[in-house]
Amino acid sequence: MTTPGTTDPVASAPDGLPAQYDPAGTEPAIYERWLQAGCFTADAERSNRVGGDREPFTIVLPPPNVTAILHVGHGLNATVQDVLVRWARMKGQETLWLPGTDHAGIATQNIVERQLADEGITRADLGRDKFVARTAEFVERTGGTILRQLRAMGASADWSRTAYTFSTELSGAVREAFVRLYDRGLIYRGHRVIHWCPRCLTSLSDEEAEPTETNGMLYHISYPLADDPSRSITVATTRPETMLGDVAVAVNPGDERYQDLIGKSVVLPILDMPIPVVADEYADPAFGTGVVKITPAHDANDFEVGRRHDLPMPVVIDQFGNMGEGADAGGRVPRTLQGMDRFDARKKIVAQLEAAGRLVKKEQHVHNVRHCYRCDTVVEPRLSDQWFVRMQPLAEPALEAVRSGRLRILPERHIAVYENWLSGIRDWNISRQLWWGHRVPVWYCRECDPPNNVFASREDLASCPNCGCAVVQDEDVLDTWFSSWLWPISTLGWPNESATDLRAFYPTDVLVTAPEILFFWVARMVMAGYAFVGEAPFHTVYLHGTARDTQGRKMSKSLGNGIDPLDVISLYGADALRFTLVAGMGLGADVFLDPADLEKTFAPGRNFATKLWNIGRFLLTNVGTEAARPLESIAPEQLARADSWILHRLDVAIRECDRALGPLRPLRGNWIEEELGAGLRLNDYAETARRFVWNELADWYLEAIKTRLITPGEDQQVARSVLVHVFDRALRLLHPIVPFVTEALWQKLPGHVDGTWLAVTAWPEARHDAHVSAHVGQFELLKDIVIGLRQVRSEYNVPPSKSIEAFVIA
RNA sequence: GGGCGAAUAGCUCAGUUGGUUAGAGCGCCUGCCUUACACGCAGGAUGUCGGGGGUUCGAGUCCCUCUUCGCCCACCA
Repeated sequence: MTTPGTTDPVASAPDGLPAQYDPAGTEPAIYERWLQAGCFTADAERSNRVGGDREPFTIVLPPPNVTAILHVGHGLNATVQDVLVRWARMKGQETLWLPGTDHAGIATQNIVERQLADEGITRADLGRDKFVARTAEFVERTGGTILRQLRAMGASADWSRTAYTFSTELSGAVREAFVRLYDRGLIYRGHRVIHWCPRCLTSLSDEEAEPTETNGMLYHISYPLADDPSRSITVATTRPETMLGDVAVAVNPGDERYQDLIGKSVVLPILDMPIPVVADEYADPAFGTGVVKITPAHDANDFEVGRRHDLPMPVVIDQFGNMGEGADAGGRVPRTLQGMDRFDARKKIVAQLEAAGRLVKKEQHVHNVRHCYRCDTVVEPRLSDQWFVRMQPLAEPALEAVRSGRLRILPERHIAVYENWLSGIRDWNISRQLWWGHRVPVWYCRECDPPNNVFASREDLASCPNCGCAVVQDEDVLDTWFSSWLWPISTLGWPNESATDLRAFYPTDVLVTAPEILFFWVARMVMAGYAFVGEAPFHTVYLHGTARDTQGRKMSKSLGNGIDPLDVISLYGADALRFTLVAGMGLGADVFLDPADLEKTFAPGRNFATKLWNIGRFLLTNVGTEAARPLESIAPEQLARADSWILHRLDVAIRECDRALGPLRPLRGNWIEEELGAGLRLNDYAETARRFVWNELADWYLEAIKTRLITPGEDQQVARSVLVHVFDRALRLLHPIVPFVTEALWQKLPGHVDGTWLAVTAWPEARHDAHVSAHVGQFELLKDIVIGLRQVRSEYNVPPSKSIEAFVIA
């Protein structure tokens, strides 16, 4: 017998199992063996799409950001995928789970900048090249840790294909995508109001600027008429400081109250500057006074109004969020305000208005203020030059994919959200004023005249293709999601369209992720799939819930309420972690975990792994290590009632597990109505398998055959045969959820062949219907009688030690 | 302002097309260290399925309405 700590789970001819399962001493060794055996390495040649003999099944791992090590939320994500992948593998699919990491542009840059700040320096001190080198170093470390964590969780990913969004290969894909879209006229340089983070000093996409409901003030300010100071009109604003950039006030063209004012001028308070009254549909007569001030450089809507009326667009807030003379400001920012923080300036301007008698009133006002999704700073709408992707043409096929059933999203309620976003889609700002990321592959010639001085190029340009003069590359980098949206194609070899992996494994099958990146990532991947390869990247999107603490708060590093998967693994094992997560997770439902009580939280998984272990011990001590007779060699009439019953229950369990997991893919290309919501009920699958093993196999069958197992003779062999068969199938059924303990036990099953692995063994089939006989009903009856007896015993306080004489039914 | 979702045992949640005594885990109570397992075994308690109305032979399950939470989207300054 081996002792804990030195357990070799794969040792041949063991004479028993340690009394206590030791996951920490067992799991790493098993994982190592799987790797050595190449269990997780996909063979592209075997995909039937390139002439092989198997259906491919592919999942690409949503690449974790390299900013931090994983928390239990990632564990949830990885577990779901690993369950599906292991299941598919056992079902004989050529299975590829492609792992990797994301360079996470803005997020990573922020972290490294913070590190630098601790050292008292800034990125400017370091310079671009050194800063990028330093960040790459940081990423190297964190990325490695993340991949180790995934392995500890048992992730059966194909590490030989590990990808990274900022690798040379994937950077090539990014350039290719950019240039193709540019050539198709779908990428353009735009001068418009974008979301600007004054902390990160970069623009953000609409999705990266998160609206937060805020209690603010609505200030009503009166602007006197230029030609009749006795009259005035009142505008309402939540941001008085932007009035320095006002170039007009707008009224609705149909608003009778202001017909006579259209075309006249009003005087902008503080600056004492005349600005026109324009008529524009944007002004809503029903809101406030029906008059709206127009600040084109600091409000996206005002920008549109400004464009329609050909108004100037003075920028009065600088990149740091301070009041300042930007483009076209023309002396609009008074000296006393210059350089002042925008919120301080707001107070000061309000005070000035009050003093001048221009502040009519102020009232509480709840409105949405957008914050940077990486540093939470209030975002400043700001006029600037950025690169955009024209999204509408890309969105069409992505919408059609869902409508036609090519793509399904689970839970189905997210479909409406997806469609809604895509049908109202706005252009995507993809340039970031950062250093960490893919540099915009555009070069400018100083000599040539616009528009012939701009070149998007796959290769670095040294000189102007037109005149041969020196060129300079755009300083900006691309939004990190511009590399992520290519993930399913770039990791498989695109843009090399003849890449074996791409042909063998694309389109992939299921995408597993959290709903919060449905727009950031999922929808855009669908668009990229169609735009670059002409096919959706997957047929199923599975959106799982969020890991929360007992107060319902999302687990996060900043709140300090996270759970490190490695802590759970070292205490109770990866299986305990996985089982608990899977069992506790309804489709799309959040999972609640208590970081303060890991033992209680993960007890379901730990207890179940232990139960399995003990069944294994029972089996080994009672059956020994000699191979049992194959079940096929047992004649049906040799089976006892209990045998028939457990074989029947096994079939039921297999069928229920299959149904809970659902079809691997749509049976006929597209999903049909009846298939749309089918499958991926991992908790149902876990519960069914648990019930079978615990409440049927252990509680009844094992108890029923104890005597037969120790009574030499023909019937002993039958019981052994059935027991070994059923436990073998139970281990197969459970392997995707609890891979380690099932593999450890399977390796010791009587008759196990050295060098074979449960991880790549066939998924069980329900095929013992022949055994469904009168036996099954008889055993059920027996069960009921036993339960009844126990109830009576308990009711009348009959001690367990007292037996009932000569009560024989069987 | 639109859209969506959720309210079921003390807690976290299952309950697919409406059909026999509403389930699981954890917790709780009682009795058991019965040589696989006390991370266990046996037995047990607990739900007017958010409120109200309706459809139906029959509703946790369908319809209406109200209440309370949550999420997403939106240019109402």
